[in-house]
Amino acid sequence: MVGIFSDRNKPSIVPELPEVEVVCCGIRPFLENGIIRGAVIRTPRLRQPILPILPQTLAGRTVTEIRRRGKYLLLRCAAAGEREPGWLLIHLGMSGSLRWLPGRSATDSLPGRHDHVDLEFSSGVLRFADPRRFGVVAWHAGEDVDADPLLASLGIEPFADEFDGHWLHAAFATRQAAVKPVLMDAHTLVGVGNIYASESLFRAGISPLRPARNIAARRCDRLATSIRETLAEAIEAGGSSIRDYVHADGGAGCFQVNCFVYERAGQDCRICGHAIRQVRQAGRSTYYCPVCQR
DNA sequence: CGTTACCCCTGGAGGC
DNA sequence: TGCCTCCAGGGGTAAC
Repeated sequence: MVGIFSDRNKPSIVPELPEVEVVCCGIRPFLENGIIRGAVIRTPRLRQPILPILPQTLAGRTVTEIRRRGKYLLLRCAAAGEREPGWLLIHLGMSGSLRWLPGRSATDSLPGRHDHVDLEFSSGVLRFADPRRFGVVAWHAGEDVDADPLLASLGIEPFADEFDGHWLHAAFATRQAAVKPVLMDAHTLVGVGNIYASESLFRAGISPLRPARNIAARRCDRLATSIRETLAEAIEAGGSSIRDYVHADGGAGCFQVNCFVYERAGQDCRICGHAIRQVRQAGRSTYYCPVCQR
């Protein structure tokens, strides 16, 4: 079995952009140009209901493209018969995972309690599991998937050419809220969740409590760089863990094994030794070093 | 319009 | 041991 996340446990890290990117690359070799024979929906309601029409909608289509937008995985499903092309949208929520089960039928591997969706190909089955059911599996009819209501209002990709310190500085200009919840706002910038928001701010030396509009241009440059570096390192680490997993069949490790601040409340800052603080912002835990971050 | 509280859900941890 | 409570969080929505 080839797992994207270890099959017997949930990912220890909530899927953010790096995790989704790695899953995207991980499933591409198995799915690209594959023909969907059928689909099995066991849990009709995740974050939103999966339409019961989905199996019939998908059967017979060919997966021609697999890409990521924010934390959504997008599978382009070519037209079959009279029907127009469409896209399958998958969001892993905070506990979702995808596994590739080589073999001819989903019934070859009995589904567990949290295995909600199977996509059956001639060479194997793509299985979606999500214990906490914050995930999404949805269908977008037609070619223009970026116009889908789930995607239309998403913000800029952190690896887009236009994303840099200048872009951040301009986006922050109207935001008087603390920078950390602004960073996590997917309508502004996608892919940066609770873990990488705290880590990026630490690396940039910026306090998560500082109002976004009060961050000088030079520090926005540093923040944009930190965001990209943090995400890129996690993608690289994730890619490594997937390769190890495929070869060794061990558990896929967490991508951020050496967080500077996340979940390190009370522990010594790795740079200055001061105790890491934990506070609550917009209902989420924030971790930071009061000495290194200003 | 910007910002925040709340809700969805389950499993794991800690208290008693 | 077992039960209860709390906590984790992406993102949509309602409320302020």
